[in-house]
Amino acid sequence: MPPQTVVRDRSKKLPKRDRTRLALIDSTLDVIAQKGIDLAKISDITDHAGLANGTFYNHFSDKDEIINEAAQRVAVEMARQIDTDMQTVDNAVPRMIIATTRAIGFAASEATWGAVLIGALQHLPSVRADILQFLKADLQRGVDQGAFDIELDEFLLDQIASLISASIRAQIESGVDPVKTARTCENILRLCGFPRAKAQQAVKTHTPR
Amino acid sequence: MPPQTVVRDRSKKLPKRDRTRLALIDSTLDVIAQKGIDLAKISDITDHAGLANGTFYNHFSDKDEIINEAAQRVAVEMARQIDTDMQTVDNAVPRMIIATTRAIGFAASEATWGAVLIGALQHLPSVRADILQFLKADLQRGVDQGAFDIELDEFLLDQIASLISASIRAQIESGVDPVKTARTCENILRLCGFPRAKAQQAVKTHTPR
DNA sequence: CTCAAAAATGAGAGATATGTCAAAATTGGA
DNA sequence: TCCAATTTTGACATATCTCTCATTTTTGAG
Repeated sequence: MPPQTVVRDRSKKLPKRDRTRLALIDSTLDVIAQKGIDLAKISDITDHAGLANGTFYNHFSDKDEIINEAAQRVAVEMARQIDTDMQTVDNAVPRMIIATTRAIGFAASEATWGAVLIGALQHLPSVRADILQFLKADLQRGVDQGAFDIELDEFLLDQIASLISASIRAQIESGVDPVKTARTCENILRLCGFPRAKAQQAVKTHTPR
Repeated sequence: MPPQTVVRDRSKKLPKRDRTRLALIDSTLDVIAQKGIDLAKISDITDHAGLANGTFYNHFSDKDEIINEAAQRVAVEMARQIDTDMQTVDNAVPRMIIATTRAIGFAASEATWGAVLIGALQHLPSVRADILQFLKADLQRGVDQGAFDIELDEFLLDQIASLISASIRAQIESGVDPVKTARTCENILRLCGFPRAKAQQAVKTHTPR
């Protein structure tokens, strides 16, 4: 099994239309990883996919449409993987640590995914909302369980999301580093009201693998 | 005195060359505030300044050059204003709170400046380094004074800077809000090892005005 | 295998941006 | 005021990208 299987799974023989559509989305992810969302051109996407320029318009009406779909797929796949890891975890503290560790690991391990997620968090409000909804749910769980003493609003979500984004960015640039991921988890717990030592202890205890 | 005087001060009669150069930089700040760094076109800058397209090239070789200069000027002016406020403050804790409050206030009060600073922190490494150097100095002071129990490295700077950026972004979007600024300061102090209550107390005590 | 339907192709029209330059306009020191 | 030097101007050559569409190629069900 190859390490990345977000959209690239072509095992079942799909109709031509779907195969081409997925090839374009794959290509979009690669191009965004190379040049960033803003500089990605439609011709880059078709060239990299080995398709003609006009083919793009048989499947998408413009760049926004394909980028939204590509980002959405990555976000959904990430959420699915993380959810699987946490099915049996009820406590909000390990949930936050596992989810954060997995999300950073997911995004930083493949530049393709990290660039898209970072870009989506910044530029695609609908995808951003989809991602933050999971974060919000676990924070709410923490409040309900009495573990987090916080004012759970959009601003806190923004602040926590910015820590995660910065961590992903740093690890895309300088290479994956579990220490940075652990520090990010600690920082998030501190924003949730944990004192220094307790945050450190929780991360040490609950970090997966 | 108008509220904004970063580059717009034309009180002294300068040589024509300098006046035009500054007009272009002013215009650049406005255009970036309106369209963002990526979408800002050279023709937008000259149009908004009421100058001909060709004039741009008498003063700058390309967009990168003028954007770097514009961002650098905003950053320097912000640093100057903040430094003035803190000349007599020796303790690192109030310095951090004052600097953060002033920086967010500066950036969020004028969309023109905030957009440029956010863009620079993301896209212009040299300007980013100039800005973070001040942050680093005050953190180091806190370490030396025994106030901050931290590992002062690039990653911590990244994390703190991301909190400030997110706060500016939120306040540009939803309007200036001193509560958000105070919460940002508290969050930064928490990353510096302060427990919840102590951070809250410090911000309440030291927030200027 | 056949063939009608579906999909891909790529040349080109249109839009937009960058950078150049000879000519026109302005500046400011004497 | 005068005028040489400086600066501005804006049309244009060049480049790049988006989106269209008549034509060619491929697909896959029967």
